[in-house]
Amino acid sequence: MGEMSVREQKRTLAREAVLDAAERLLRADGAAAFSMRELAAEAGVSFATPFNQFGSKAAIAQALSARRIDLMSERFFETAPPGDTISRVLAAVSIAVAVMLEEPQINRAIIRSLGFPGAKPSEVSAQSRALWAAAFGDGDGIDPDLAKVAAERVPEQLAIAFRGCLSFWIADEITDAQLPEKAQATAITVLLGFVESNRRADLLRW
Amino acid sequence: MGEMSVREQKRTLAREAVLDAAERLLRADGAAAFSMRELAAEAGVSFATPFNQFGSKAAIAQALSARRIDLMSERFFETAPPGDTISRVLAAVSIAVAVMLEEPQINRAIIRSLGFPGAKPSEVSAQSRALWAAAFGDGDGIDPDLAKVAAERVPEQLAIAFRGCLSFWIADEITDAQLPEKAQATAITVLLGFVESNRRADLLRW
DNA sequence: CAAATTGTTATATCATGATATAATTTATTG
DNA sequence: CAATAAATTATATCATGATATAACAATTTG
Repeated sequence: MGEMSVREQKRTLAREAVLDAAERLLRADGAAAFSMRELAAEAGVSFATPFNQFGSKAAIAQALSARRIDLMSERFFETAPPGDTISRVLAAVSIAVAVMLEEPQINRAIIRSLGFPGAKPSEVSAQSRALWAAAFGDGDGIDPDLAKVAAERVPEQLAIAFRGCLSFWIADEITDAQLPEKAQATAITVLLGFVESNRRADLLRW
Repeated sequence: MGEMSVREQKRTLAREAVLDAAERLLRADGAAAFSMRELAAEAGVSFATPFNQFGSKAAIAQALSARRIDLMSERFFETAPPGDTISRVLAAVSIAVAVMLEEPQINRAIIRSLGFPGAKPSEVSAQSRALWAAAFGDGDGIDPDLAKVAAERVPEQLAIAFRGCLSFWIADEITDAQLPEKAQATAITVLLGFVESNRRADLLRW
């Protein structure tokens, strides 16, 4: 990781500077949008440079999205939520939702860009699955008979369910106020099928 | 329904003609995209007309998306899948996936547009929930203790889960070949938490 | 240090989505 | 049928994303 030439270091810094400028612009006007001309000016580079660095506007938005998922993961591991799988997953949901709602308009714009072609699809997806796999952990609280199936399926199902919520959220079909409950409800629905039978009633009471 | 002035009828026909032209163009080139200038030419109207009729390119794409969900519902009610809630839901998943995969490139483009602002958010969402509610039906096969909760939650959870799958699909993180199994797996995950206990083993074997 | 590679700037160009305006055609209403 | 209302056309304009090219600056390599 430390093996970077001066050129690579500068390139990395320049890319970070562009992303920082993009976030500043997204924050600035209420529209949560920026033009590439504004971006170049804000970053103090030529109009062509962001294209050279990222290839497209969509790729820039995807890089911003990767930053957001990084933030979720960081917070999850910092918090190191106590308890079993259920509480860890619900904690991860809270963290993920909180990150999204800290700057709703900006994050809507960022998540929206995920559906777009132009960049490598794998990175963001893997990043996100890793978070849910960490929340699942060793699966304590899961029905022992289903331990294997659950470990295989639950992290991916959580990723899909959360993405579904975000998808409705960016379409304004779920409001900011509704997102916490909706996201929690989908996570609980996923867990409900795999949890120890004596925990099911608890889950439904949530 | 029959109370339409000539003007309204013509307007409706013109809108349909524009949407047909859009589908034709999406089918035509491999890119699954169209410019508003192409669209106007293909529909045989002026460049400004589609804007007057729909307001924006995104609104046109959303109208196309509404057509697709209509198609899913039509096929579901035509098929009138026999059996209990489980088999109806799995049938609805098959139908929905089949519709999407009949013209994957086009439908990816159409679904992509759903995340966008500019039109009424409610219509597509309600349309989609109605399909899943129909598939849930009276909830036969659902654990009687959970009947009420299930009727409240399952249709919405199915809608969210399916949307999550589509969201990964349009981002090329789920391939066409994987979509059927992934969509089925998410639906099964949702059902697993609410189904009669003697059906759970069956569900997991799927 | 000199040569080669690479990134950036400056600039010009293109296709496009969106909007505005006046003129024309079409439908409704009395 | 005439007058009014409304949608469509034709046209011009603007901001924007994207691309290409030549000139310039910096880093790397030998």
